[in-house]
Amino acid sequence: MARLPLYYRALLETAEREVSTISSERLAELAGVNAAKVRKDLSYLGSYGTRGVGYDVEYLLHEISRELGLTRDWPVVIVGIGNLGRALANYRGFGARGFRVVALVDANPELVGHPVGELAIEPVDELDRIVAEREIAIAILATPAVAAQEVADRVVAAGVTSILNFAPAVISVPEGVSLRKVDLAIELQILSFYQLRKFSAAAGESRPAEAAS
Amino acid sequence: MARLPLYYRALLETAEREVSTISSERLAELAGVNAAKVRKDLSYLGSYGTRGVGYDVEYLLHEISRELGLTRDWPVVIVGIGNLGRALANYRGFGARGFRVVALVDANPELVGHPVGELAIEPVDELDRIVAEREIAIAILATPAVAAQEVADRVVAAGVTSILNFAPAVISVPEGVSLRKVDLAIELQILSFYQLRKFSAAAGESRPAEAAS
DNA sequence: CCCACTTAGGGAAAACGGTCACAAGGTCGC
DNA sequence: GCGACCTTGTGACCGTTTTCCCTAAGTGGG
Repeated sequence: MARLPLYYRALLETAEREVSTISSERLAELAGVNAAKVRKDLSYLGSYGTRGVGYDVEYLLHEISRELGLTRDWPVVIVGIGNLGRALANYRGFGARGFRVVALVDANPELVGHPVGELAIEPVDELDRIVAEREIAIAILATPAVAAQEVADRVVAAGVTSILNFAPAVISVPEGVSLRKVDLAIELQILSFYQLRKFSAAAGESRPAEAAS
Repeated sequence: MARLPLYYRALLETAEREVSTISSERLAELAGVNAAKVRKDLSYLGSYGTRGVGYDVEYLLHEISRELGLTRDWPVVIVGIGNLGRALANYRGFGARGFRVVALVDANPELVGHPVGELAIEPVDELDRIVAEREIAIAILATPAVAAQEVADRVVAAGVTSILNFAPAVISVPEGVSLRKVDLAIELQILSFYQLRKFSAAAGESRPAEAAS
């Protein structure tokens, strides 16, 4: 379930405040969702809360981190070290949750060898070897759109079974490989869409584009 | 509809290949969705395809860009110029679609005045004035989690009605303000979740964590 | 001009996700 | 030990989204 990480973060914050028990209602508030949904999600985990009391924060944290695989160490490769790739490489949020960036790869020969944080950029030719040797199961793609499919094919062939795609392109992967995509431009376009509708609603117009101008 | 930007991009690529007409099936393939869904979405737009032929690429592009508000110029402010904020500021993908980054704001006094691309970083104290004067309706938040809610409150008070939140925190906004969030760590955790289930399925185990180790 | 073929449109059913409401279980004060 | 109170777990409902499938409309070849 895609909401588990949200609960996880909320629970982490709660644990820091040394609160030992939490109700589904409070947790729902922290995660920004409905209380019934929280209970449904957690019950699906088989996880046990105590009626009349709530959930034990520590225990629930442990259960969720186990379910999410956060107890394990996941080596990650980032392919495409442009603006975004570099930012991702430097992003501290990953390491804390068991995601360890162990390789940075780029197709540009001029970038190879260049250090980013504690790693040096490696050539894309060696992608197969890198993935295999370091037992990488998760790849982050931050390449240009045109290169995304080819890189995806290569990392999958080398053994990667989960891909997080930041390239603005639809890529296809074989059955059994997980794929998630984050597209910055699309997010903004969705906001723009609603923004426009706000204007048209306010102006009482039926033609949004007109209303917005 | 959140799929419109996907169609838009697919149509752009198609237009570049100088194809003048496209079937719902082909478009569905390019966008990675179901053909019936494409037709439903487009018919909801009131947009006209021609039976037996397909959709006129140019016309459809025009209709969608109008619907998405891409014909308009949207000034955008980025708040929080850390790794991610800087990458977003340099990201070329925005400008092309009518999103123009017109201000970079950070709370760190040492960063103020520092140039990033063609803009200089401005102090967070002036956020209200900046948003009002430049008629900014869309804000991108790339601050640390603890600052996110406060910044959100401020930009909303100043007149922003759409927020794209990259900070790993749940923030709440008043009715009428659109909010979308992108959380990198959460995306990875979701992948990790499925990754774990793959292992457990392969091993025929019922306890995923055990199977993965 | 007609017929075979292609493709959008849209009604109907199915699947999904979310919410509600309530019963069951547990705590705490007295 | 009992009753008032709280909170989980879950079955039923409801709205939305997705998918299926058939009809209508248009094209092109003979």
